[in-house]
This record gives sequence, C-alpha cells and structure tokens, in this order.
Amino acid sequence: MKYHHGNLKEELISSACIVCEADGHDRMSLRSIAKEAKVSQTAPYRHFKTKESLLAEVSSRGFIELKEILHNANTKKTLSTRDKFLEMGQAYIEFGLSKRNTYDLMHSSVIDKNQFPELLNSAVGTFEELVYVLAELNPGISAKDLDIKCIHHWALVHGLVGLLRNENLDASEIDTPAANAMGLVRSDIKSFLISALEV
Amino acid sequence: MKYHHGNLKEELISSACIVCEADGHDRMSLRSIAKEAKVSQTAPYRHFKTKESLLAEVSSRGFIELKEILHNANTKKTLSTRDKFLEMGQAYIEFGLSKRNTYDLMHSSVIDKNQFPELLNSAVGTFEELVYVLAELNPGISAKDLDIKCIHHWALVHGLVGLLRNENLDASEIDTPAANAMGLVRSDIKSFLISALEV
DNA sequence: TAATCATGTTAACAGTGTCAACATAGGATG
DNA sequence: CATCCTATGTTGACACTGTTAACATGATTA
Repeated sequence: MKYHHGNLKEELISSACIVCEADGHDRMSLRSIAKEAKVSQTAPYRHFKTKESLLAEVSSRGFIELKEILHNANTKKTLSTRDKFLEMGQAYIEFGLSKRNTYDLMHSSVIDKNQFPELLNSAVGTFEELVYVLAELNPGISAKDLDIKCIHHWALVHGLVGLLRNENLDASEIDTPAANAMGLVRSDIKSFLISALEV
Repeated sequence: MKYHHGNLKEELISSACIVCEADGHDRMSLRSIAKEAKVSQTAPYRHFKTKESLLAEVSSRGFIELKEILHNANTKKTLSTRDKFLEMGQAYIEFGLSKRNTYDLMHSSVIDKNQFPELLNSAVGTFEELVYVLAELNPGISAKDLDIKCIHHWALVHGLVGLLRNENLDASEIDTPAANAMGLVRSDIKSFLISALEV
C-alpha cells in the first residue's frame, strides 16, 4: 500500500466523467469519487482548487469529444459536402441525446466558463468544425454571413437537443401537439434536419 | 407573534422565485428561504414534499409567465401576423436572457417533469401559442407539417438563448469566430430572426 | 366543550464542500 | 550519502445542506 497514488489526477477526472454521465453533475460528490479512487476525501484538493474546477475539466473533455465526433462526420470521404453537413447535425444531436448528462454539464451555468480558459477554448473550438463545412457549402459567402449561418444552424441543433432532452414525452403518456410533434421529429431526425436546414 | 403564518405556502413560492432568479436554483437553499419567511427550517415541509417540488412550482410559474409574454406579443392588434410572429421570437429570447436563471431552471434536469403533472402542463402549454401563430401564418398547412414547423422555430430560439446565455463572450476578452458571431447576432436579434426564420 | 387535524417547532441524522494542520515520500542539492 | 524541499497524501473540524421523527399549537368542526 503505497502512500502516493501516482496517477490520481487523471483517475479523478475519468471517474468524474463516468459519474457525471451516470448520475448527473449535481448528484456527483467530490467525496464519493475520492472514495472510489481509494483516497481520502480531501486528496482531490491537491489537484483541483474546487469541485467546480474538476467539473470544468469534465466539461472540457466533453467539448473535445464532441469536436472529434463532428470532425469525423465532416471527414467521411465518401460523402458530399451537403451530406457531411447533415451527418454533422445528426452526430451532434446523437451526442446530446446519448451523453445526456455530460451535455447538460457542458451547457450548465454552474461552471463559469470565463474562469476556465481551457474550457472556454474547448467550447469555442467545437464551433470551428461547423465553420469549415459551412464555408465549403457556401462558396463566396461573406465572413459575417458565414458567422450568422453558423449561429443559426448551431442554435437549431442545440435547441432541438434541449427540447428532445427536456420534454421527455416519448413515454407518450400525454397527448398534446407538443408531444406529437416531438415524437415525429425524434423518429426521423434526418428528415427534420433536411427540411429545417433547407440544404 | 402568531404561531401560524397564514400565507406561508404562497410566500415560500414567491420568495423562491426571487432567490432562484437572483442566485440560481442550485444556490438556493430551503433553509434560507424558510429563514427569510421568519419560519423554522422544516416548516416548508408542511407545504412541499421535497425541495424539488418547490422548484417545480417555481418552474411552472416561469412557463406560465413565458406563455403570457408570448400571448401578449401574439395579440398586438396593430401588427401583421408576420410581425406578431417575429415579436414572439424576440420576446422569447428576451425572456430567456433577462430571466436567465429561471429559464435555466425551467429546462434543468433536476426536476423530473413527469413527476409534476401541473408543471408538465405549463411547459407544453407554452407550445400552443406558437402553434396558433404558425397556423395563421401558414394557411392550409397539414397538421404534421405544422407541428414540425413549430419544433423547428422553437428549437431555433431556444437554442439561440442557450448559446447567447452560455457562451457569455460579450466581454469580448477573446477574439474567435464564435465570439464575433455571437456578438453580431446579439446586437441585432430581430435581423437574425428575419434571416433565420425566413419569413 | 371536546376532539381532530392542519400547520407550526425543536432535535437529530447523514451527507456535503472546504480548510488548517500534520505526515510522508521522492527528487534536488549540499 | 545525508539533508532539505516540495508535491502529494491524511485526519479532524467547520458550517452548511435536505430530510425525518417527535412534539406543540391553534383553528375548525362535531
């Protein structure tokens, strides 16, 4: 039983990633993940100033993973630019729905991104993938219009994730226009994207 | 000093609404709002089974207020249908940005909406305002297409709020495409809506 | 008047983030 | 090699949290 762990910081982060996704970031306690690493409850404070800064690391990794996913969609060589774009949209939504709690953390206000420059970088970096493909899709577009188009499409998929995630009406216990529409979109996200993005 | 408060439930709710908006729902403690009402820390449990159920009430009121705001925008008699629609979009975004923390709570996953039928009703009820104006704007549209259009536009404004809220880059401390675009859109939301909604 | 019941209180529990004070190990320096 | 420094661990404590159980009060109702 050695006194020093050797790889504690990394283990805490990856453990936090797992717990956050499994239980939600608000249900994750610093003490519990310290215990999981077989380490005292205050050991994490040697590596993270606060709980928030550990969560910032988790969030940052989420953005990095999302960026990779988008990048993969954007570099499928067999696809046309338009299809790459659609693929990215689907990939984004899939990430938001499958990594639900992590996605939640990434857009949560419990972390002040301005306090964590690295996180801020990861977050805005994700944006770049969208810029690339939209530039390719709209040759000759002005920088300003390109930026606005990015916001437009990003907002759309981000908003859709929010709606599909929060209004979990797929249990179809209630019968309202909102529930019906949600189910409709969910069952065929690609068609929705084609009509909404008008590409 | 009377033993019974008389109007505790209502006071707790309105107090919770204020604190939630001021500090964020995660920083609100049941004890602090009990103290504010000059009542013991366990008194709230006579009116709310858990803290979550008090937050559900706050969230529900948020949806009701939002619905009213949208309804007001939708019933400005001097406006054309198209302008009413734009007004609603702006009003939605304005609500999301000004009642930031309340909006956060409304879309937070700390409350399981399925456990609070009244909250669920308030939430989906907000959707209806959008249905009305879009139906008027698209005469003869099929029910299915109408639903999908609603999702589309709702997702757009909801997503935009999320982006503008989370990536608080208006301090312009960093200079990236994302930050620039965000500032651009923020400074003229109406123009953005016109181009994005293509109305 | 007497009983019931909604609504308050106090005391306690387990759990939380965080800090101060101390312990240990391993690498740098003489 | 001996010594010190620093990074990294531990223990104990503090104030705070949500929540429950047991008890008190006062208004309504039989």
